[in-house]
Amino acid sequence: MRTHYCADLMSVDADTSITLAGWVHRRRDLGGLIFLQIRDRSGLVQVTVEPDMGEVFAQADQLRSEYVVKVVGKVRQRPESMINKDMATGTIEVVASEISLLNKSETPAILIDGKEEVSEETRLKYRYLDLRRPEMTEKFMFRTKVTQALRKYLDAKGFLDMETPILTKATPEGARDYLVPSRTHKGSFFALPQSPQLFKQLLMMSGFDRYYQIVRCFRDEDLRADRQPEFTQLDIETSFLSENEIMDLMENMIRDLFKDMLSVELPNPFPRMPYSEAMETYGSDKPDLRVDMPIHTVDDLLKDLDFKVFSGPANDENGRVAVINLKGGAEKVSRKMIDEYTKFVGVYGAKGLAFIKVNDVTAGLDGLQSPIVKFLTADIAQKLLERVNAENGDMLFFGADSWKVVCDALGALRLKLANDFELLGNQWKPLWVVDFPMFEEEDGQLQALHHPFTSPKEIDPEALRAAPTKTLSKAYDMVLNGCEVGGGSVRIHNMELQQTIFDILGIEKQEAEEKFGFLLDALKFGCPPHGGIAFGLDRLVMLMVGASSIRDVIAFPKTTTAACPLTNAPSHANAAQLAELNIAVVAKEK
RNA sequence: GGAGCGGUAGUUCAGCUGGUUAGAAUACCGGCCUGUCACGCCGGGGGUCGCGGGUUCAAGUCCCGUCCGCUCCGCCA
Repeated sequence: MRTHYCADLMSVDADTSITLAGWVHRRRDLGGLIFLQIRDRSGLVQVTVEPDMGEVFAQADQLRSEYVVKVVGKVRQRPESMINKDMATGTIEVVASEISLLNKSETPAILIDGKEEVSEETRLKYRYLDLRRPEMTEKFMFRTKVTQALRKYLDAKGFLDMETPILTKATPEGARDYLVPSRTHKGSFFALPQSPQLFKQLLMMSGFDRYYQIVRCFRDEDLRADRQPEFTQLDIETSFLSENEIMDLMENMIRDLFKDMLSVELPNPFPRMPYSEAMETYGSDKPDLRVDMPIHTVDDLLKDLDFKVFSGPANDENGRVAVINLKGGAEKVSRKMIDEYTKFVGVYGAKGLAFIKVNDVTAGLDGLQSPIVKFLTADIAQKLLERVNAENGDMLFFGADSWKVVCDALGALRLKLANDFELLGNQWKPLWVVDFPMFEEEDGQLQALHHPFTSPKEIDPEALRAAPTKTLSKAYDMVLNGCEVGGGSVRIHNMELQQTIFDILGIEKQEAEEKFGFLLDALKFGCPPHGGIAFGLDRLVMLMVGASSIRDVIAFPKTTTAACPLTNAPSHANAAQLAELNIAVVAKEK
């Protein structure tokens, strides 16, 4: 039985007898002594095996890197002369009195002493070895503490931890579902939940007025550094609370978490920003407030220029001309970098990237350096410089296109500039984004921006129908350093209102009945007002440990093609399995 | 669906405008070393250059296709 971790030994008195179990990290035989570095999940410790152990080492010739051993021995201070002053470690060692070989080992396929960076491909294939690396082990010990802290907070507030089905029903809209064929109902499929959304709402109807669950969710969409097909949510729902009460409760939880885990004091309260301002000023619905580089709209200044690239979008109702100001950028940004940034914004649909180097703000047009200066007048230039607070040495970048392209391009560019010129620093900038539109138009059809169960601020059906696109919703997103860590809303608890929303979304009565008849039914039986939120636990932990990918905080993640290099999942089903499920595979992929 | 970068020894990489038998480091194996901690020294084994096709007297290198990994766009209520 385990009695000590390596790390524990630092605080153990000399001559204390201990038992250790772990891997032989390195072995060295010298002068009749055998030196083993033993590693467990907490760290490394050196074990010295003295010559008088004699026969124990009949088997020790088998001891090599990565063998699993158990050591009984005593802790002792290492001789002063033996301690390498350059290293923080190595002040104690264990003198073995007994050592047993618990298991032998192949040579590990990858180095796990952290000396060399191993490709992620190899790390994922041998994930069990990768996870032995202290760097990885620490992340998962941290993740455990995060979930403990969150549970502790919610438990103290009277939340119940309840489970919901994994084999459940496909809901339309939103992401693509992962489907599971039913054997007992041939031709029918379960869907894995994209979130427990409807179940947690039903729990509110059951009177469990405070629910939470740390729950796996599944979405069959393409992956990103911060997106996996299966991921973990901290899912929360409450009854009888207003948006403000929910947001207060939740930001308080996150504040406590950061204080306890990282000794970081987050602002109280978190700033709140309307969606419209987020888009206008940051070009994003998840603004990174660490970057103080707002997007300035300049439509009004450039309307009458004899330069169609600017005047076109400036006069177009759906167009936008805007500027960001990279402070002190005139000298730092080379011609080559401008080409790179032009290419960069091209990804977001921008057809070019106009710029102005501000050499001398007092010199009128002569103080500006840019291919587009010739289109400006001194008066317009003056107003422009004032609008963006330009000073000598600044660099202005322009976006002129449709409203969406300008937001996307400049929104992304300001983050890239901040990254390239290291303007981010070590800061934590949370906020709530609120006042989302209820609907967005896509190909002439209205879609729910959040989801169709989100309550609008306008709850009068007539007024809603009259101006759906003007309606705001009671939704809120928690954003931290430009990353959406949580999102939720107050839900609809009234059947008539829910029906109205389905109508506006063009969901037919019959379809609604089929897809979520159970919800509509439930709404008849005295549904309490309710609302909640879901946090992306992986993302939150990723941010807190400073990982650059969500994969680093998931023990067994998927690759970009949604495969697992370790198990080779997904794999083909055999003919018998398929026959039993009444499924035929049509296109046989290689 | 699209764009970019990558795939060479167990691992991390180098390999130029195509030209002898494809290299280094590390790991591994053998030997030496009486306190090692990235130990050191001597020796050794190890390659389908992702895969398929093409161009060429000649391809790791050029071209086409394809698969895999990563980043991004689309997608992600």
